[in-house]
Amino acid sequence: MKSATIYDVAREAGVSIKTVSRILNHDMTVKAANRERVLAAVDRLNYRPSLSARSLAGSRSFVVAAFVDAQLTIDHWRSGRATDYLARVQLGATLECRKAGYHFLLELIDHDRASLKREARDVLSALSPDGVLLTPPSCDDPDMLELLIASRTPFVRLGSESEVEGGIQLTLDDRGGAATAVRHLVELGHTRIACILGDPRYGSSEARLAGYHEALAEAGLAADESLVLSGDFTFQSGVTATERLLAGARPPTAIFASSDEMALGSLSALSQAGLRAPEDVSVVGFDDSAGARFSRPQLTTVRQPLIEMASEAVRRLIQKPGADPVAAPAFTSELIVRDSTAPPKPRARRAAGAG
Amino acid sequence: MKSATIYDVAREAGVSIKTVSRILNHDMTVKAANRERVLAAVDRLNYRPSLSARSLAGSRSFVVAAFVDAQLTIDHWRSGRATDYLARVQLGATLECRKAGYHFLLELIDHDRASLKREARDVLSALSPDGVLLTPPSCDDPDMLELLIASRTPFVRLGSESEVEGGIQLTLDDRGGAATAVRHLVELGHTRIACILGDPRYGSSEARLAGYHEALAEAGLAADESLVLSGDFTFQSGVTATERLLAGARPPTAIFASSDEMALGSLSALSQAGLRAPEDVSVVGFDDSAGARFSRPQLTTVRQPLIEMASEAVRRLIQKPGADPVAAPAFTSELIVRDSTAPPKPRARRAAGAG
DNA sequence: TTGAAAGCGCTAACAA
DNA sequence: TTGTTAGCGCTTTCAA
Repeated sequence: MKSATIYDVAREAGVSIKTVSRILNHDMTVKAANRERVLAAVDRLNYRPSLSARSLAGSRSFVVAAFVDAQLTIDHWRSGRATDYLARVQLGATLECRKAGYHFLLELIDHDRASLKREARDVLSALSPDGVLLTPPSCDDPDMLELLIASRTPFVRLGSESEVEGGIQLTLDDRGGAATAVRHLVELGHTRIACILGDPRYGSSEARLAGYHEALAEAGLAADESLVLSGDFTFQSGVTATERLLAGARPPTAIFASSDEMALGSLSALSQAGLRAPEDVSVVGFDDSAGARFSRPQLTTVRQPLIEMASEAVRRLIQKPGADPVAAPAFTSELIVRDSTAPPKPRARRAAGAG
Repeated sequence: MKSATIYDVAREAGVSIKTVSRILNHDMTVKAANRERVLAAVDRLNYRPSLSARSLAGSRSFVVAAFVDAQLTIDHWRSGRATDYLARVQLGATLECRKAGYHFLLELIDHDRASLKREARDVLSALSPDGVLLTPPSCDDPDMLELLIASRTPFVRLGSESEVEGGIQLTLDDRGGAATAVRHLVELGHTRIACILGDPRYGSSEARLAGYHEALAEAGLAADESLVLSGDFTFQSGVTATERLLAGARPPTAIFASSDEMALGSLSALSQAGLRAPEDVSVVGFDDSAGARFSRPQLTTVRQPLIEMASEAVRRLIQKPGADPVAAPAFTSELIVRDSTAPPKPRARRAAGAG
C-alpha cells in the first residue's frame, strides 16, 4: 500500500497538480468548488505531501532543529538528575511545531572546538532546517553563530541578554529572576545573604549575579564579597561553596544559589553540618527543576517560562518572512515559594541542637 | 554560501556523480584511487548529501521515529514529575541514530481512537521513516500495529511480552524485575507483602503482578488477595491504595508498588499515618526514576536497561535487510537497593511514636 | 569498475 | 483562476 502522490489527488479531483499544490500551501487564489473537490480527494486517498519532496523542490524543509550541547545533554539524560530544562524546551517547541505541521528535531552537537563547527555544518546541510533553536551555552558560541549566519539559517537564541548581531533573541530574565529571589530573602528579614555563582561560561551566571547585587543595593545592604562564592551549577559545587560559607567568620543566614542543583547541594551541606533549613539558614534555588519539588525541605526557587519561550521561539522561526514581526511578549520569571525559606532566627545561633 | 551538491564534488574530483554516490553508500566496487580523490573533494567542499534528496530518490529516509502517546508525554514533560523513562529511551535512540548518520524524531500521537490512526498515518506518509520505535501503551495498540504492518514500516515494540505478529519485539523484563523486587522483601524476612498494581491498560502491569506472584510462590507464601490493590501508576493511586492497606485488619509489613510514583505515594501515605519507612513498612518501587533518588528515604527500586534497549531497537531498525539477525542480548532488570527497605520489626506494631 | 539517463514527488516561474 | 514545464539533488536501472 504505497502512499498516494499529488498526481493521484489531481486525477481523483480532476484538476492539475498545481491546483493541488496551491491548496496544500494555502494559496488563496483557488476557486472554492475546486478546493472542496481537492480536499475531498485528499481525504479519500489519505494523502499527505512527502516532506522530502517538498523540501527538495521548495524553499522550506518543515523542520526546526534545536542544537544542544551533546555532552551536557547526555549527562543529564543519563544521570536522571531531575533537571527538566530540556524537557520543557522540547515540550514547547514540539507542540508549536506540531501545530504548524513542522517537525522538531533535537540535535546533539559536540561543543569542543574541533567538532562543533563540523557537526553543526553537517546537520545544516543534510537537513537544511527552516530554523534553529539555540540554548545556553551554544547560544553564546561565536563559531555557532558565525555558521548560522553564513548559512542564512534563521535562529533564535534562548538565553541571557548578551548582544549579538543576527538571529532573534528571546531573553531569559535571569537578572530579574535572581533579583526577585534575593528580594524575597530581604523581605523575610535577612541581611547576610550569600550568593553561589553558576558556571562562568554561561551568560546566565553573570546575569544572576547582577540580579543579586541589584536586590542588595535596593535594600541598602552592603555587598560583602566574602559571601559571593564561585560554583558551576552542579550539586557538588553547591556543597563545597556552602561548606566554605559555614567555615567563615560570620556565616550568612540565607543563601541564593544560581541553580537548584547547587541549592540542593547547599541543603545537603547544611544538614551535614547539623544545621536546618529554613530554621537556621534559608536557601533559594533557580530553575524550578523537578528535584526542587522532591527535596526536603522543598525548595523555594525561580521558575522561568521555558515552555512558553520555546513555543514563541518556534513561532518566530517558522513565520512567513512577510508576516509582521510581533513584539516579543514579556517573559518574566516567577518566584515559587516553598519550604526552604523563612525569616532568620531572632539572633542567629549556630547550633546542631535544633529540635 | 549554498551547500555543495554531488555535482560539485564529482567535478572537483574529476569523476561522475555516480562514483560519488557509490562512495557515499559504501559501495565497495570503487577503485581506491578514485575513492581517495572523492573523499578529499568532499572534505574540501564540506559536502554532505541532502537528506531530502536521498530520501526522495532512494529507498531510505535516514529517519527513525518513536511514536509516543501525546497526552502522556505532554503531562510528563509539563509536570516535571521526574520520571525519566522517556529521556532514557531518547538517549539510547538518539545516540545510536547519530552513530549511523540517522536522525531520531519523537512524534507525539494522540491515542484516542479517532486520532491515532490519522496522526500515525500522517507521519508515516510525510516522513516515511525507515523504522518506528513503539513504547507502552502504543506498542500494544492494534490500530497502530495494523497501520505499521500495512505500510511495511519496520517497527520495534519496546514493551511487555505480549505476542504480536510482525515487527520486532524487545521485551522489558517486567515479570522478572517484579519477582526480583519481591524476592528481596522475602529475603529480608517479610511475609505479608502487598502489591499495588499499575494501570491495567498496560501490559507491564499484568506482568509485574505475575512476578509478584511468582516470588511469593517460590517462597511458599500464600497469596492473600486482600493485599493486592489496584492502581494506575500515579502518585495519588499509591496514596489511596496504601491508605486502604493500612485500614485493613492485618496491614502488610512491606509494599511492592508497580511504579516509583506509586511507591512515592505509599511513602507519603505512610508518613501521613505516622508510620516510618523502612522501620515500620518497607516499600519497593519500579522504574528507578529520578524521583526515587530524591525521596526520603531513597527508594529501593527496579531499573530496566532502557538506554541499552532503545539503542538495540534502533540498531535493529536500521540494519541492512541482508544483515544476519543477531540474537537479542538478554536485557535483565536490576534491583537497586536503597533506604526504603529493611527487615520487618520483630513484632510489627503499628504506632506513631517511632522516634 | 564506471557512466548516462530517467525519475522520485514536489514547488516555482511563466504562460494561458 | 488555472495549467505547463523545468528542475531540486539524489538513487537506480541499464549499458558500457
